[in-house]
Amino acid sequence: MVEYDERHCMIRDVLDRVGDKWTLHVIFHLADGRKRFMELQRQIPAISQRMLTVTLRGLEEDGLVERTIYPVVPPRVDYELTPMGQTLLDTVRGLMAWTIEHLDDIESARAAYAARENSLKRLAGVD
Amino acid sequence: MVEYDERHCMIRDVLDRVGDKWTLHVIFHLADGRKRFMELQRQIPAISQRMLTVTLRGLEEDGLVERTIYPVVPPRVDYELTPMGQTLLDTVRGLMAWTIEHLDDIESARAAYAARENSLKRLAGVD
DNA sequence: CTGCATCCCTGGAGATACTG
DNA sequence: CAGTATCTCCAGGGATGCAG
Repeated sequence: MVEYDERHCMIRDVLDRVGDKWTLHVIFHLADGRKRFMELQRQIPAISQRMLTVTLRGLEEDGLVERTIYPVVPPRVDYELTPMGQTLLDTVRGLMAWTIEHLDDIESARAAYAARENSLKRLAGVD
Repeated sequence: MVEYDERHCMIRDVLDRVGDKWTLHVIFHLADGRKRFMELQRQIPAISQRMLTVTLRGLEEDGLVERTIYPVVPPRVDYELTPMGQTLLDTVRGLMAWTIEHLDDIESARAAYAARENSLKRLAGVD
């Protein structure tokens, strides 16, 4: 059994990897198989070349993605999920399912919160 | 069924909530029941007063945490997970399980990566 | 005790230009 | 095509002080 606070450090470790801006995008786009750099960039239009590189390096470093370099010209590099990357994908799908299921609830909670805030502000303003 | 790119936006939405520095700490510490502000701050030593407030507000706004104010002096405020917050906790436990299960793999992958990097650097240096 | 406002600083990330 | 280097900008978050 692992200690309480230690567990939190660990989950932060993974969140630092998975919770950044682009990692999940890349992982989801690698879900349907090996792709090369340009393909990924085309399929994630908002990502910059730099951030795609950085993100892929991070995933490679953690053993979640494997990088294959073909010694050809022009250069060609393929990326694909490792088995461990696959298991992460499966796990994250749980989070995705939760998201889809509760998106409306969250939205209405936010609306309700904003409404409450506004009525409080109005009271203060009249005062 | 939801569209592909739309799904990614949604999961980013939740990750923006869940993936920040403190949210999961707070959620996990609220797992064992309703607590007041000071209790949480004591149990998460590294968090600042400001960030605890900010984090709790965010969770409240999304309907994941409920805030109860007692009109007493000195002030007393309790926080507890809503039912939706509970379901999120359950889901995140999956991610935590994955983390625990693969922590060693990740660590050795990082070590292997660093080793490869170093040998490359050495080659370049000798060159 | 709880919470807000202010200042400040660092790291994440975009834009751009250059290399093999 | 794939990757690196540099500059820059801004939001996240820490420290501190004040208020109800």
